[in-house]
Amino acid sequence: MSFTARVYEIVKQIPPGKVATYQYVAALAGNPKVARAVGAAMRHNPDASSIPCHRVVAADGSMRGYAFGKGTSTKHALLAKEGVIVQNGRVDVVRCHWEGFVL
DNA sequence: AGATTGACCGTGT
DNA sequence: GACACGGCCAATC
Repeated sequence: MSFTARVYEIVKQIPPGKVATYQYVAALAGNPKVARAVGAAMRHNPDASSIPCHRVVAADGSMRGYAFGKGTSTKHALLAKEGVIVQNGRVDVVRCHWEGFVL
């Protein structure tokens, strides 16, 4: 089980209306410092149908990029549609941050 | 196997 | 508040 594989599995567990930071996903994957690797994995997203990479945002809730649609714009729209509170181009991390497998 | 890059993060100016 | 720099680790060339 490679690191990216774990990342995918974790991201797939993110429920609608919630978001997780790259750092958080990386932490669940095993290393909190490999947030960049998480982003790289999302970029080469092998299963866009199953992996909601749009629910993964930066630590401050801002969006860095998106490999589909119009980029961050599509990501923004998707998040807003899912019920995530998005304001000023940033998601409300305080309210919509996914707490992980434990609630 | 070695070097470079990156959908990052934190701190300093 | 915006911009610059460093570090960290995995992925890619």
